[in-house]
Amino acid sequence: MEPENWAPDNSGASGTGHWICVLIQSPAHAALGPFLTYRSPKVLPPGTLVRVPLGKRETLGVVWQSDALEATGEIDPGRVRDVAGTLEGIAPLSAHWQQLVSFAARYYQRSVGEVALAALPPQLRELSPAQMQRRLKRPASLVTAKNTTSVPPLELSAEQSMAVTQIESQTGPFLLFGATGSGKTEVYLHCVQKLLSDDPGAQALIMVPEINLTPQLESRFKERFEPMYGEQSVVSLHSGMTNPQRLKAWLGAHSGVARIVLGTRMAVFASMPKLRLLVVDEEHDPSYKSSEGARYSARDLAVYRGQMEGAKVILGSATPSLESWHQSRPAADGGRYVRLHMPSRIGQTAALPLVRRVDMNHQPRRAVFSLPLLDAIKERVSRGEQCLVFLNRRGYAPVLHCTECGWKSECPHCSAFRVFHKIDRTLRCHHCGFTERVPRACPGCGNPDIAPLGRGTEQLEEHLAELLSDVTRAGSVTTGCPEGLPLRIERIDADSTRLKGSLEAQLAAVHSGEVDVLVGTQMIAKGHDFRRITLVAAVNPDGALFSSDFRAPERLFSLLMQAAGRSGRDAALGAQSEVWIQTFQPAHPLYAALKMHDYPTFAEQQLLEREQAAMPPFSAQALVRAEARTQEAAQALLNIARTDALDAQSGMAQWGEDWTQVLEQITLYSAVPMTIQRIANVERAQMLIESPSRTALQKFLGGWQGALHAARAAPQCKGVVRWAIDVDPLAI
DNA sequence: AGCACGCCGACT
DNA sequence: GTCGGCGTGCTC
Repeated sequence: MEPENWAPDNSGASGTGHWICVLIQSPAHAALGPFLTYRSPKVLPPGTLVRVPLGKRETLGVVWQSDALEATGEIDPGRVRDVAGTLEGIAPLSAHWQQLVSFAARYYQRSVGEVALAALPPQLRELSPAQMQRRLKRPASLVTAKNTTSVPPLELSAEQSMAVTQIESQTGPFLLFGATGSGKTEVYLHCVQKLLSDDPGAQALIMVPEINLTPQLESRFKERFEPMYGEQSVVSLHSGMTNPQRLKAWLGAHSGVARIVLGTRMAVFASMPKLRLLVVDEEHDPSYKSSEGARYSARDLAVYRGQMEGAKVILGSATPSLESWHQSRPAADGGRYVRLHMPSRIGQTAALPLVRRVDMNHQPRRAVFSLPLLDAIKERVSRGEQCLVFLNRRGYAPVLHCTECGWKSECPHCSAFRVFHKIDRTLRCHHCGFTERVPRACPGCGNPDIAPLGRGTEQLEEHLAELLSDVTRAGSVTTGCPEGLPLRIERIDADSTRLKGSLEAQLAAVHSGEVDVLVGTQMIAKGHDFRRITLVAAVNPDGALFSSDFRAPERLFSLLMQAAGRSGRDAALGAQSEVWIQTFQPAHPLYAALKMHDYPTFAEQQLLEREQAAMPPFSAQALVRAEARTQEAAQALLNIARTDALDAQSGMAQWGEDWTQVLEQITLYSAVPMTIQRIANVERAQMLIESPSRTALQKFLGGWQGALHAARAAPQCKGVVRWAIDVDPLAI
């Protein structure tokens, strides 16, 4: 075909209309370019939402910058189809939003189309034009500031007002390092309030790690701001909402009617035309890292977005991630964040809980509860105080085994044991969901004596009920509870809260004082404000001390610190609250730092170790994970692509002249099976890539993607299901 | 990613 | 004789 026949016409001069670039939802390695070309009768600015024909269907697309058209313009004009129409009534997405999406796609090695379309509410894709019009015509009853007086802001403590002043006078980003109970939320509220009253139209984005935490945050923000800015001024954005709710909230943010957006990690992509403040609460929380699709870190993207849009960014935590801690070291040491410290708890209970370590080496062998802990729990509950017992493992026992032949409750589909759930007498695989009734006798040898090994929350609950059977409740004037009733022990974990609303019901029972002892997983360590709990116990936290995951200590410290934060929040109880750690390593520096509530010492010690071992944040990492029918195929994909990358000759030809320089800064480890090698009959392997330079790693991954894709065609890779790159992985 | 087409096993 | 398994291939 003659070149002139298919030269792109993006001048708009011809009668055939304008050629425009459109993003659609498609993975990076589909045989589609980064975008598709369509024709439109009129110029459509980038960011416009359009409906486009694609094969036999019609799909949602986003108009993108067309400056790359000529570069990829080798397309037959006969195949260019017309845009079906625009989504009338929805303003184009802003240039800032487009830049955020482009950056995220590039950094996390995904296609722009995939990131852009995933960042939009699903109903935008599903609704027909007519439905959409109906949806838009139902206009958010326009912002009518109600006349009710707003809840007056609380008086700030000296530390809080110091933080607020600094946030107002400096650019940031800020790391708000505040103890649990130091009143970080009140600082956020003040900053938002100041922003909204100073800057008409300004918007703020507040993120929390978990859906569970949005309701209490939402009520606090609504109570404070709805009276002044109207009913639509505060919206939430998280995956627990229905699609219509999500669309409504999204439109509110996009139109600027919503001044405050609260949400989980997905909210970092909310379209907010006048975003001026971003808050990432509990910034250390691993939930901010997405683990499927584009594996983005909402915290890192929030920092990027804030800097790009000229909005302030506040990262808040009592135990910041080591990455953020490192960034907030003095500027002389390369720190880029401003660290704001709020060490004190608000209110009369200024005292932090007393941390006690129980040396389990000196306790009866196999004891679940040490005697001193048991006595302490008895004493607390008999006084009418509440206790929280924490164990990060649900079910009754992590494995069943036969005492005769050694059979264990392995999952037939995964390389993992099925967990014994006594409550419904099942064996459940926590990875693939495979569930069976517990066999009457050993499936291996017929021996009827099969026994649980290890313990989970169900067993703890049962065991505790026995141990405390001789203790009765203290009477209570406030709850009207008569004296002498048996204790109530409640378990809260993913199993007990499966049904919608049950978490709320269980929490309510704790708050009303009906519950004396609460047993649970990390679910209860996060965020919830239990006012009457005065004792928190970690029954068996040692596991993380010797984990192969270099981030395990960091997570443990944070979890225990958060659990500690659950206790002693009610000043009226007056009693000294306590945190008990049962451990075989009482002298471990992690526990020593915890006892002193000394995160900085712990962090500095961890950072020193990380620096010596050249680990993050002193190096950049990426992980490629492959899934296949056989372990060999999964590893073959990774190893073939690796060999290809290391061949500098072919690399230079394929990926450019500076490939050798890039390679010099890259370490490619060999493919290894993942910790859980097989899940749901799919074999998994991974390969770690490391570099002292983030940029070099980016360049490498960008060039290498093609090789990974090509490797799939190799005969050894037959049976490969899929593969994915995880940039800045949290677990290796 | 969808959604087709396309060639081999158990059923109305 | 069909219904349907998911293995390649295409979508501007």
